Amino acid sequence: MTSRPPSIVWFREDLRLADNPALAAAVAAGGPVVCLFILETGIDGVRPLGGASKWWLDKSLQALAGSLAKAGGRLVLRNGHPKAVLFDLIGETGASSVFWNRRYGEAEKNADADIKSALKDAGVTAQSFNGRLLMEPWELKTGSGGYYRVFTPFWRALQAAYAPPAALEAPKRIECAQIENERLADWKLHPGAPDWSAGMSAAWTPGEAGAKARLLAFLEGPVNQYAEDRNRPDLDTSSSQLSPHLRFGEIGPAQIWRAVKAGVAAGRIDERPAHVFLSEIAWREFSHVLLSFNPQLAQKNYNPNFDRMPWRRDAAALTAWQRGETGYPVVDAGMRQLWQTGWMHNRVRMIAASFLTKHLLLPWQAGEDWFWDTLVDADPAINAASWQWTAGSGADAAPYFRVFNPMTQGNKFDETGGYVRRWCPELAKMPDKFLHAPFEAQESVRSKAGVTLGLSYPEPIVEHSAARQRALDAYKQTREEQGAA
DNA sequence: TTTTGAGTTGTTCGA
DNA sequence: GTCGAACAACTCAAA
Repeated sequence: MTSRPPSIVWFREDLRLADNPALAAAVAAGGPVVCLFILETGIDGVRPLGGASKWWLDKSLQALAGSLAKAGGRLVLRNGHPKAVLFDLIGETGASSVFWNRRYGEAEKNADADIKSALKDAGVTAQSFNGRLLMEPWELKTGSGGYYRVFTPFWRALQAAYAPPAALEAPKRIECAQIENERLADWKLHPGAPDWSAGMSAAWTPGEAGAKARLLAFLEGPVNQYAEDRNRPDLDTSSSQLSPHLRFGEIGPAQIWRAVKAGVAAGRIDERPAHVFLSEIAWREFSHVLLSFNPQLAQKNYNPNFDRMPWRRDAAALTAWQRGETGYPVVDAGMRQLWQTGWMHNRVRMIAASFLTKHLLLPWQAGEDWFWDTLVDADPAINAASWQWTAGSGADAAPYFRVFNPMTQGNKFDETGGYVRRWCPELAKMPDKFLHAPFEAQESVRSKAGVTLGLSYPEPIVEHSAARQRALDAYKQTREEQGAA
């Protein structure tokens, strides 16, 4: 009997065993499997993970190591430049092949291409797969051969073209080689003193099992309310909350797609909410297309007209926004939810982002940066595309005059007030009528609710209609200068 | 090549 | 309170 050489599976943004094409290929190769995660250093242009993402990665790697151990395998941890790490490991183990699932950032793509060709030159098989998207960004093209720049046609084309491949089961047994390992704790991904992660631990279960449980719970019932409730931040089940799991690949979009379609086929899930929910998955895909063809999406205006936008610089206003002290309850509630749990309801993200870019007239990059650091689901494609969309500089741009009114939005989408009361408890006793605009209440109403503006809760840092007008003028002026230029 | 229809998420004002 | 109009013009996708 001949023993086959080991294969290396390089885990990156695909921290799961089920439906993982790279892992399946390595197992199918027949020899021992070296399951590797690299804490990467030394690649130019790779953006370091934010704090919240590091926290998540730490827990997700623990979970992955646990499931591998259950299958008789082992997660190998190494840090360094991935090319050096891979060649070291090939030397140690005699591996003859390396498998991974693709990623789509510019620096990462270039690094992977370089590594692939170096491996091939060295006589090592290197094969990459799609484990992260429904379709590769370059697969869906418009009639004239370009990539889609508008969501709706993209979504139509995706529905017409996409059929999920057969699901890949998680390997039951993974034969693995014994090799030296680094300790995850030494990577210090978990925050040190102060440890700010208690709210996150309470809110999340990182890892493949947590992802699966979240999906099943959502498809069990809440999904049928999705079309009506998805804009309700006061309801815990109004969204799937799968975003961080998707971000780290603890679940893949194809698994979600299959599960939703199966639910519809079995009559458990209604067509309409299923369609609306999957369209959100498609937005994720669309963001990846945009990033793939616009590597600078997180830095540069997609629409160059916005290079003329007269953004302000105002460190105090930025800090107030970050801390949830703008004096506009729905904005502050969102920013505090973000700080405490690493996540914010999508509707509130739009309101908070609109407030930063329009009311405060601060550059969208400042908000993108903050979200990158504080969101557990911070995704290079989605975060950048969404911020640009809100600012108006993105693909499929919003009309410049769309400025969210934080009071109207609060009354409309947090109609019970449950969201603001939860995250801004100092306002809990304000009557519904003034909950989203405490500054409009009479002094006596506030004092009865125990609210003193400027003391227990901030005065509004800008006056809504003046700030709105300032933003409209700035946007209009930007366009006119463009026309005249 | 030209034309046509359409485009996630809103607000305000005045009748 | 409700409703329609105005707030712009441009780019994209496809026929």
